[in-house]
Amino acid sequence: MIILQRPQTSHDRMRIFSGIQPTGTLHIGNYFGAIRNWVALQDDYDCIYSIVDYHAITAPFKPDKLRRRSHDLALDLLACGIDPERSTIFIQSAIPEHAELCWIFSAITSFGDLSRMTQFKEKSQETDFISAGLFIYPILQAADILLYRAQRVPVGEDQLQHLELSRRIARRFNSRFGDFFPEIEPIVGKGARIMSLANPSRKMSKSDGEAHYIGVMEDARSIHKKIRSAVTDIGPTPAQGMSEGVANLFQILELTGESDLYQEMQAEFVAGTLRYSNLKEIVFQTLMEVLAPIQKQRAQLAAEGQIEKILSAGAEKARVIAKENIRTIRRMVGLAV
RNA sequence: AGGCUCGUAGCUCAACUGGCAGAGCGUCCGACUCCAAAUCGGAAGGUUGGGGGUUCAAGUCCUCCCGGGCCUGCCA
Repeated sequence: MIILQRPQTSHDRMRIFSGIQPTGTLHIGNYFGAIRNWVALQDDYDCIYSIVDYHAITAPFKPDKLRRRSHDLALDLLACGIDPERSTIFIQSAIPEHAELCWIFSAITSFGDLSRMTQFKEKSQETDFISAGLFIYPILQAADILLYRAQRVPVGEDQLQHLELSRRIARRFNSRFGDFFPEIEPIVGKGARIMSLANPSRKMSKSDGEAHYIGVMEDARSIHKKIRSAVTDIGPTPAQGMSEGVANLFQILELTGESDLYQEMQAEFVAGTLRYSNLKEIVFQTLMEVLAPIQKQRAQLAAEGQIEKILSAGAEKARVIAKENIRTIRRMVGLAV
């Protein structure tokens, strides 16, 4: 029987795990697509959020940059509203149990399953050095989630296949060694996919280049310039619908929550009187209203210099759970205890 | 462990028997445009993976090192 009641204490709240790689800076696609959801989920779930540096090293990287980016990203996340009092936030490699559970899971995951992962097939074509870690990556993801026995995982569409593998791994473990892991369910975001400004047929991504994305912490002048040079079209053509680029600008406007402005602009588009230069200016203004407070908060957090402390406190909370679970897992599997 | 092969601009690649390091795409600036895109005009961009050597002259030849790919062998 399911009791339809908001869980009151952290004890009976469902647990969420989600991770983000410390590669480059946060862009507004990350923010509206994932991080803003993370922030909202804190109200109803026991959230564990991790900066997944073990994942980041599966692609070419530089050691000094990696550590700095992990810390920078932590500041970004806190600035966006992740609350270390309510949630657990830490750097993945502070808890080596992630790697250990990954290894254990690798023993019950088939080569064939991994070979079928479309993300591996795509990513392995982009780089000349294909690390074994890149191939094993989905197993580490399963370990991340299941190490904390999380029941819910906020993910994008593109991660559903990996999540399905996590479920298979959990089931296989449970049937071979005894019930331990819960069934994982995805929480799929509202599909707020922001497209590239310079090429609106592609998803916004850092790897396409500077002109393609807007950084959450980027300065206003630079953002203004990028929005102004966003691809549009020859002019409003209500009959034929909206071009991808213009739709993308509207998408951003909608995500900022300024629904009045959004309606107004939509009406102008339908009437065929919309000036894109005007739309761009409004998108810029409203977007900055969202970003400016985050940027301000970020500056303040950086000045306070407490990030190390916050991260180690987060790691401590995570460690308690991880250690306890890994002990049980070791016992179940027959490893040294 | 051995054999073969590759490494040139941010990316994809070119450069003859050794003879001034180049193109396309991307980037930046300008024109055009309500703003952009496309197009046109202009510009920047390099320790040719690294060290040593041969030569009047090395991206090119020799040598060692680093890295990638393919093949064979050995151990577990």
